[in-house]
This record gives sequence, C-alpha cells and structure tokens, in this order.
Amino acid sequence: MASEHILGLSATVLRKKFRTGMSVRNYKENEIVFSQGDTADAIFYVQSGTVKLTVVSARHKKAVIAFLRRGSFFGEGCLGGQSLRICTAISVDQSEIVRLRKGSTVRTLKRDPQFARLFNAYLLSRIIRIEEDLVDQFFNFSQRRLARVLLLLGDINEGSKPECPLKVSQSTLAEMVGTTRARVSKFMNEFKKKDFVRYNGGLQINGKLIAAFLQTRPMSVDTKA
Amino acid sequence: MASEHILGLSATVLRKKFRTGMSVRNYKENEIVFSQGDTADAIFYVQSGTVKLTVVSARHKKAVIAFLRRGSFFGEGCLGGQSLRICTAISVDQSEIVRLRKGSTVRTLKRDPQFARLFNAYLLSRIIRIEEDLVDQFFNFSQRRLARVLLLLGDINEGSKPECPLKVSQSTLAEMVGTTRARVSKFMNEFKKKDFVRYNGGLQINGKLIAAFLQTRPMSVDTKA
DNA sequence: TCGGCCATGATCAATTTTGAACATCTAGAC
DNA sequence: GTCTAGATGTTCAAAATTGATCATGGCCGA
Repeated sequence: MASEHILGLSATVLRKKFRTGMSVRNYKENEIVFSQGDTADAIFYVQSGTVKLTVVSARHKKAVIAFLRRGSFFGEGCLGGQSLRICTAISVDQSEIVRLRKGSTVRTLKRDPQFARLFNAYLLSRIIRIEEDLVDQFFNFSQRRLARVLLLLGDINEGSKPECPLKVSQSTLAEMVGTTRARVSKFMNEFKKKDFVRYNGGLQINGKLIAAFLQTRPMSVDTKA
Repeated sequence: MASEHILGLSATVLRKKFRTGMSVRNYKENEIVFSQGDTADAIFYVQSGTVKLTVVSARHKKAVIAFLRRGSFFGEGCLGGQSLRICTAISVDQSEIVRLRKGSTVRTLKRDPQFARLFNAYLLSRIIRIEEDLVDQFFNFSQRRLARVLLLLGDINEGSKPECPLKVSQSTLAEMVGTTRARVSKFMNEFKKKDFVRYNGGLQINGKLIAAFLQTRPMSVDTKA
C-alpha cells in the first residue's frame, strides 16, 4: 500500500536510512495518531491525507494549531526536549503516515546530510507559517482570520478535483480561527452572500474573492459601507 | 571586541566555515538591524545583547513577535523563500550581532553537518516557542498573556544580575501581548498590588508569584474572589 | 419509520477589547 | 531653570467577543 516515494526519496532508500526505526501505517477518518500528554518518542510524516493538531486548554477550549497535508512532519517537538505531546494529532481523512522513531531520527539527522537538509527545509517553512499565524492573531479580528483560514484551505485543496469539496465543520473552523462556532456561522453566511464560499455537499471556496477581501483595509471597517 | 566563542564554536573555526560570508558588528541601543520590506539576503545571530522583532500591520498597529537574547538566530526566513523581510529587527540593548550571508549559510548548511545540527536545534526550539505563543493567544485574555510575557522576560533576565532590572516600556509590553497600552497600565498596577512586579528604576519580576497565578484557572474568573 | 445525533442558523446578556481622550510625572535638552 | 518628549495612570463610549441557549434540518442506525 505504501507509496513509492516518501520525502521525495524512494521508499527503499529511506528504509536503508532508518531500518527498523521507520514504519508506515494507514489511519482512518478521525483516528488519533497521538494524544496530548502521551510520551513523545517519534516524529511523523504525512505521506497522504490530512492531519490536524489540536490543543485543549484547562478550560476545555479546543484550538486547532495546524492543518497538515502531504509533505508535512509533525510531532517534531520530541526532538527538542519535549518528552510529552503538547497536542493531539488526528487523521482527518484516510491518511498514510510514516512514523520515525526519535532515536533513529536523531541518528539519521546526524549521519545523513540529505535527510538533515530535507528536515531543515521543513522546519523553516513551518516557522514561516506559524509566524504568519501569530501575526494574524495579533492584528485581525475573527472575520478576517476566518477569511484567511478559508483562503489557505482553498489553496491546499487546489490540487484536488473541483468536485471534491472540503469537509470542514463550522466547529473545526471556529477552533482554527480561535473563536466560537456562533460567529463562524454568522460570518459564513455573510461570506455566502458575497460568493466567497458555497456549500455543495462540501465547502467550495472562491480564493480570488477572498484574496481581494483580504487586500482591503483590515478589521471590519468596510462592512459598514 | 568580538567574543571568543560563537555558536559554541571558536570564532576561528566558524570563520573557516564562512570565510567572507560572515561578519560581526556592534549595534547600539535602538539601532535597526533590518527593516520590514528590506531585501532578505542574510541571517543573523545574537552573540550578546537583545533584539526584538516587530511587525507593522496595514492599520499601523505594531506587534512584537519575538524578543531574542544571546544564542538566537533571526532573519532565517530568507533561507526558506522569503526574499523580503517580513519584520523589523531592532537592537534593544547594546548588542553584538553576527551576520551570515545567505549564500554562505546555504552552502555551510549543506557541507558542514556540525553547523547544520546547531541550526536545526535552534529551529526546533523556535518552533516550540512560537507554537506556545500561538496557543497562548488562542486561549487566554490579555491579563494572562501579559503575566506570561512577564514570566518569560523574568526567566530570560535570570542570568543577569538582580540589580539590573529590565527596561521595557508599557508600550512594548502591549505590543508583545497584543493589546493596548492602557490595558497594560491597568494590569501592571494590579500586578504591583499583588507583588508580581516592582519598579525600581527598571522592572523587577517575581517569577514565582506569577507562575502561581498562571497555574490557577485561566481567564479572570478568580479575580472576582 | 422513528429517534437520536450532529451541523447549522440565530439570539442575547455579560464580558472583554478597542481607540481615543486627558492628566501627571520624569529625564534630558536647551 | 524651563521646556519638551516620552512614559505612565485613568477614564469612557463604541465595538467585538464570549458563553449560553433555543430552533431547525439532514443523516444514519436501530
């Protein structure tokens, strides 16, 4: 079942690097890869499908801190001193996920410059992305943040067929944006009126209109017009 | 003036790796290292002193996205496709900063596993830190976020002498927390009453009391008691 | 078919945040 | 000394957000 290429390397080559430290597994919809609080002894790589990372606060609030597609690592915190998972990783779709044991990964990072470079590049892209998220949280109110999340989801989905819309509930959107479902419902209706999105079995996103919206003045100044 | 050791390597060893791609410079208080919008062609390393990274939004709001001390890199976005600086880097104190040209850095990352490992470790720690910031923004109101920022500032300052308090204006705190100065003023007075902080020429932080405060239930539920 | 469950639409009071005032106070410039 | 700029303390109305509640409609399993 495993695909031929992983991390842009042939599976055979990669197996040689990791030997028994590597395993591949399929996860079904909503299956948990690891839970907040678990011991952290491996990193993962999304070979196909989608994974979301969520955090639960002391007040039972939930936040989605990442929505990862093919080509992303996760659980990398364990390489940097985290002994417990600080988030829960859930397979959203059917996913094929590579598991790399911490020990093997550390060893491979040391010995294999090629893998180290790949991993390095990933970390960089992730930093850039999270920093954007952080700035977004600082500057914008929820309506704009929701628009941004939708735009990114639209981009991510670009590769798929147009007749395969996203399956994202308003609750999940609320958690990604950092707001309540009630507001998402309200904003989504506004967006529907503006043709930013459409519901045809799933969610269809008009990236161009949303991008234009995000170009305009921040905040909701223009909603008064 | 340059210290003997940089990145835990002797300056001589590091020079051998980077040759002309590396330079060291002293920056004075409030001197700008690079500005948002500049072309990004080098990464930097804080050898001593403090650097803050700020972003200005379209609405003239400013956010501090990082407060970096000795041992941190910054400007690393240029290695991952960012051709322009997305933030402004300012030396807060007197700082000694190493500049590594993009080309040399990419080359060294490829050829020198030792340097690659150092850089990798830094990226990891940074991801962990930014993710914490993001989760914090999601879950907490400004009072708690301010407490957290103070706690972290206190930790950072731990190494210095106790008679050398922090020089951080309420405006800067507001930008770090993501709120307005008026609120910071209000919260700081509350914190003073609770002995979380003291003003003796500069800011003195009682990490223990703040940590205890952050342990309690999130939000401001307990302020009613 | 009947429930039950979940996603969605909608409302509302209480709380938090914003943006903008205005008044002190202090340190450094002149 | 006097002036001025910046940091701080305080207040307020307007706006945004929260948390909670209730209603509706579709889907699926018993």
